[in-house]
Amino acid sequence: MPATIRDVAAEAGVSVATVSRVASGGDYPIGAETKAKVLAAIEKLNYRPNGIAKGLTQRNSRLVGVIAPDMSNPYYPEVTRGIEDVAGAKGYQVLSCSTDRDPARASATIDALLAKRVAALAVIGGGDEVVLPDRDLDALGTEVVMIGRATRRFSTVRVENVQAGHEVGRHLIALGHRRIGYVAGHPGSTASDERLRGFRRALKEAGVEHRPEHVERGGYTEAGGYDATRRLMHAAAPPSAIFAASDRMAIGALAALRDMQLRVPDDVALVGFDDIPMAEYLRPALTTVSVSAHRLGTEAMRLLLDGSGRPARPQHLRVRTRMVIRESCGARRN
Amino acid sequence: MPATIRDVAAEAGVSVATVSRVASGGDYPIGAETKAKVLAAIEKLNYRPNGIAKGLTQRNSRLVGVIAPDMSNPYYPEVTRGIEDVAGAKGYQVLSCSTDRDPARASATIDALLAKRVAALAVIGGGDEVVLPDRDLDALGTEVVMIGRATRRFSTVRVENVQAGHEVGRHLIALGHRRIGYVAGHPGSTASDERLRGFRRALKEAGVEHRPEHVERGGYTEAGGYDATRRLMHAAAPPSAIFAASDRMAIGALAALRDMQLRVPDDVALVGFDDIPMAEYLRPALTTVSVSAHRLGTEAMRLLLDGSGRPARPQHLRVRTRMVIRESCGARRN
DNA sequence: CTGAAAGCGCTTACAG
DNA sequence: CTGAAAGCGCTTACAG
Repeated sequence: MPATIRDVAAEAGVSVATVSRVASGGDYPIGAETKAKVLAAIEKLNYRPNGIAKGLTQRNSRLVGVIAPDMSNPYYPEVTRGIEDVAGAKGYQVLSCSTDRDPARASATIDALLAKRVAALAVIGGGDEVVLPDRDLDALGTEVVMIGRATRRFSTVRVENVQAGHEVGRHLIALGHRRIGYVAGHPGSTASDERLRGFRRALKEAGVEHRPEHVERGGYTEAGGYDATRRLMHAAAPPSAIFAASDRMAIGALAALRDMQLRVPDDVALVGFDDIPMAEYLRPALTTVSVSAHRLGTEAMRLLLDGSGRPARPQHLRVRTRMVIRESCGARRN
Repeated sequence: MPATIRDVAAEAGVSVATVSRVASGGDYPIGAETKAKVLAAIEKLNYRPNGIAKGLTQRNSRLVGVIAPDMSNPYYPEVTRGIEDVAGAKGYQVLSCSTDRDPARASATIDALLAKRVAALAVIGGGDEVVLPDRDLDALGTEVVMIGRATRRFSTVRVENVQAGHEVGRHLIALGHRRIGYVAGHPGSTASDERLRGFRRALKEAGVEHRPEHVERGGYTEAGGYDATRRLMHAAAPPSAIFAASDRMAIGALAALRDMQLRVPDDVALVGFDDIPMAEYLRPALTTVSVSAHRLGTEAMRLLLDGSGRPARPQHLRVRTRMVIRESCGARRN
């Protein structure tokens, strides 16, 4: 068992109050000699204050909870990494959990996190499996921020999806495309819906109608993107360009088009979303939309941990995206 | 502020001991009527026992710490996900941290984790930036497991890297290759070193010597794989096959070969490692070695949490790999 | 400058 | 079956 404050006090021949004061290192006045004795005892016993007990007395667990659909999908750990970076700098640590989009699991997780009295709680993802207890914020005992999901009740940090979708639409239209397929994400995904909305607005502005059969679900996986693309290309009037709501689905699309003997971008142009590290290393290199998942995390934590006390009202932030033109869209034909 | 046990006791008109007993739901005998009153009060006040306080009295934080180089590299979250799955099932939660391979950051993280009195600590990754305090295990106050790193002091869970490297070597040799380049990972990476060792053993057994200029560092990234491959192909006697220590580097290699007008597998055969989801969707589909990162995590946690008390001595587990033959190695030529 | 004491929110022998 | 009390390992007014 690790040494306790009492062990150190006994070793140094002082009271626990004194040990507490030197161990926590504030500017409380301590006699030089006393301090030396205590420090020596701390060193000797390798004393490390019990953070759990500290959290209890200070009524601050210094824990931030992160809840995401699935930490094995790279987007979520990257957001979490952003959270960790600012939380860590302020002496907080992150407790992260996956829900697998299962409401029962999500609710058990929320319970566990709330039981641990997390000082802040970040919910990542646009799904609706996570339901916070319907109590006023004060009774929850924690600050909440939603990343990528719309709500009035809590602060939110979101991607400029509509605008990004609009930009992709305009780009493809400018390249002469009129029939453009959309590979959507997970059912109920806010991000996918918003990207589609912006994309359609661009089409509408250009006076081109978007047919329902030009939208297929890909579920954010390579396999889903592959299948969706095949379905798209088997439509009565197959698209000349495809916009996939994620790079992973775009990779599936690339494979599907290759397998159908279709060249990218010559026969079909392709645009992804996320700008994952390997997007640049695909051949053709993938045109995509860059969004900093890490930044979503840092912004979210700043919202929660910056305030001295709870902010008067929920704040809502949007993080901008940047379209990255590479080869797969055909803009760089030469 | 959330309700405390005292609030519930007052509401129900019973002692806190009674509330504790019904709230924790054991089989301690409680009068039916009393129980009903307490349950009603819990419900009314939305009482949720404070897990921090509980941890303190029970001397078990029910927290497991996970420390990895960088949670934004997908391998680590996947291992962590495995840890989370078995930990969660036993009522534990995971506290995860990234070290960025920085010793100072690593040591601060260890301190913080130990201060939180994590019941178990998993260190992922073969780097050497993480140094546990040099005290006997008991003084550490936590169980430790290393994932992917060799040590006698703690339990370990590791991948059968040597054997996997050997298998890849044999496969490539059987396909007629004699000059095979190796794209190594991060400097000091045990995994990369072991894979190379097994690979070289296969070459040696076949009587072919492996030249030093046929090994290049790729640092586990696409960009590193790209550059390493270019260097490899500019050797005096360029290899006819390349074995990359990770799929991400293999993707970089694929791009480099394409950019050099070299066809895969016709001009150069390629094998990766990891079997990431998109390996199957590359064209040519990537031959690689499948290793379940998730499984590494579950095995590690089982080692820690299964035992009633500390195991007599550290245990050492190896997780098997499976070679997945696809197109990039040329075995499926037709 | 130092310490005794109360308290954070629980659990758990011990009595009754 | 129920409760008063001690204790988990700290912090922090309050006295001196």
